[in-house]
Amino acid sequence: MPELPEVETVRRGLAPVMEGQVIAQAQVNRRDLRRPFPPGMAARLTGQRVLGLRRRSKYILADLASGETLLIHLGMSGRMMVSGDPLGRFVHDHPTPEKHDHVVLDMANGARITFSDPRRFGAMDLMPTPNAEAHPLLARLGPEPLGNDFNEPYLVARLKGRNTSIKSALLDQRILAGLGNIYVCEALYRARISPRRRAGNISAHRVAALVPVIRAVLNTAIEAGGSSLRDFRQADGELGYFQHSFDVYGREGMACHTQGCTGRIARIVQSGRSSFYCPLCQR
DNA sequence: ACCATGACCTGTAGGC
DNA sequence: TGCCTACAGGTCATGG
Repeated sequence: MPELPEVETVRRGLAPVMEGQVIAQAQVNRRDLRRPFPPGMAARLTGQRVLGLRRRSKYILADLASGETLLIHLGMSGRMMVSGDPLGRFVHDHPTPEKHDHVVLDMANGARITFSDPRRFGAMDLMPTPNAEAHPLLARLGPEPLGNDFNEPYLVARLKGRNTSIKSALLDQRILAGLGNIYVCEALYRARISPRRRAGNISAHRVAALVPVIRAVLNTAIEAGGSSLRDFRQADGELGYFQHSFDVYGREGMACHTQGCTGRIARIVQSGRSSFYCPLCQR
């Protein structure tokens, strides 16, 4: 499910009910997802004050007063749902627990955060806060697309000599951390670059032009509350609405949005994932 | 080092 | 209704 804009949307939804608040009770309903939960996770969360919620790539990091940081990844189908907020921002009563509700955090302020993930590709882990960036899941991530370390010279240098497609290269989290299938497709459309092009075979000025395009797509999607296709909900249960702004993703066979272009959006499979693009105006 | 592929899971939609 | 296949926002281990 969630790429950077969706994860950032969830983080922003959780912040008002979690930051500065105490986890009165943590309930962990199974010992693992794809990877095991850390030993004693419920006990290590219970009673802890949440100092702040950060995001790194598609990971949410909750810094705890104990000196540990809770790492959360939503995988493909993960959700963090808030219910029962006493301030009334979140209208829902606590929902009936469901089959795939794996972790429930009851905050001292009355809010409940339920982590559900049917496919179980998500993850949670705990590590000492000072070593958070060294966590195996974070250590090899590339720069944040919205940060200063991601810039034109960097991307040109990283793609130079690469024989793989630009689509695969932009999905590689070691090059750039946070894009997924939707936003790579959308960014390549806006940059008029075919997803089939070899990454190392695109002129430097076209690669450089991708940098502001990627930033713009992500920022616009964050402002829209992310994209809701099947599973994604904001933490308050609302839908994101960036899916209405897609130019190519999921639009196979439909007309290209570019003025004067008569093309229809095509779908091809690259490294096992669907790529959507206009064969006429993306080169 | 690089690159492609399968594996990990469940749910849903569509064809017959 | 039921069975089968394809497909889904992500990552990781494994091979060539």
